[in-house]
Amino acid sequence: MKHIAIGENHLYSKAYAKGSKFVGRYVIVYVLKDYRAKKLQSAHPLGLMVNRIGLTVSKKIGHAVVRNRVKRILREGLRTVEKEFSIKKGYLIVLVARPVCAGAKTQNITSDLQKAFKVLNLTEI
RNA sequence: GAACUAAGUUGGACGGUUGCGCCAUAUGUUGCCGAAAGGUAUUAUGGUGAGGAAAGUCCGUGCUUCACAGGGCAGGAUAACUGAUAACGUCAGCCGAGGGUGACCUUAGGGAAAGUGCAACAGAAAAUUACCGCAUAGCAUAGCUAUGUAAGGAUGAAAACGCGAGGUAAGAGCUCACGAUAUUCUAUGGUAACAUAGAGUAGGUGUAAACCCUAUCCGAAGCAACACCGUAGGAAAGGAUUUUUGUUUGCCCGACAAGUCUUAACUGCGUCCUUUCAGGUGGCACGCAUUUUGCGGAGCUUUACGGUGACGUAAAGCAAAGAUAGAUGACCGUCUUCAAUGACAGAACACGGCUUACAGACUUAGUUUACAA
RNA sequence: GGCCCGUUGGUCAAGCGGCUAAGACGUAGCCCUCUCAAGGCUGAAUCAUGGGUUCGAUUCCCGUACGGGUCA
Repeated sequence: MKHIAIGENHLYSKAYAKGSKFVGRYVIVYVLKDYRAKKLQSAHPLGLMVNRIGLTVSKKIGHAVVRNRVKRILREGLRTVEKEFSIKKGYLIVLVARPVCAGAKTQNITSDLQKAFKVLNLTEI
């Protein structure tokens, strides 16, 4: 499953301001209903609802190599979580990495994300 | 064995499962997004996918746009000599100076006798100087004045070459011997800087990473450059206001008959104000032409030759990162290893250098010293 | 990615190569007062960092670190 990245800065600030939020040990997750989801669905070739994903990895966490690694790990964590549970579509999801992420492992982050999605009621039964 | 010096290499390998970017081929859809230009898709196969510094952005180039008759001023950069190079502030060799017992290392290393400035404090004086001194003469006497002098004292980072003899009223490179320095000429060696020897001359402090002078070089800005396409009037945030629809009583306020109302919050639309933001493609990944293949690119590797060396010439072979919220991941196994989970670290138009960061391992050449033989 | 600028007590900062480095606010101590305030006196600086030039560097030159600005 490919992810569409959030490009616009205002969407991030909207998510921070209005989205529901879960604070984990490694990641902070913001979720907001995507009012453009229908448009994106029609744009999608298979007509699927898609979540838009934003990754925030600030310069505090480390230099470029570390930041890239954190982004990859976050993506990998999302993938594994999506395999295990089917997640509701049509949302903006922003993942903010905390400074602990620099030395984190994939398992830590996946477990964090699982908790987050359960708490935020994004998992479909 | 110990302590070092210089130069260089490497920066894990293989396999499995599961994912990502780009390219090619086949398949597949004429749909969706957008004002338009334009963008985008499924699956399969194959190929390919981050470093020695990709970093800092300190130099030099290509490339692009603007400017440009020619010359000058201003401004900036560089500074022994000879070479290498597309070019350089880089590199090589070599000379001088300094450091180290040594291998070797460091060195912005033109001009202070073109001019200007500065040299705190101390000291008489910081560049045509005289406080104490040392002499001579006069006054007439605990000394003072004038002249000469710069050996000695004292100050300082720095005080007019060192030392001995002659010389003198006292002294002084004033003269001489020996020595040091600067500079000119000659000879020898070297392409040259320069070195060595001889002869002459000089004693005019330091500072040019102070202004400056001399010689040489430099038009300016940068891929967010620039070229082409498109030209709607957009997007977001905050505030105000009007009207209206719906949702929720979890929190807050009020009312009562206690589950309803009012209010509030959230949300959508319209209008006004303020602020912020601004489209796409190429450039851009080896290129061009093409049937093979050829040509081009300061491209890479190996070999041969030339050169002390930087490097050059020739031949053969190899060529494929090219993203744009930004691809190389994750999880395992085996092997080498003290250790690889664990060094520094992520291409963004490209190249040549410099600088800085760097775990561990390895190679080559060499020095000093101790012990043993 | 490119191009620029800065760094001086806790904060804002001045500083013509010659220091014991101005000043303001704050702060610590002391004095004054019955007490507080105001006032007075005193203290606290690796001049970001490593080299170089110079007799001497906060100042001049080079490198590094950190911070900031800017581009369409």
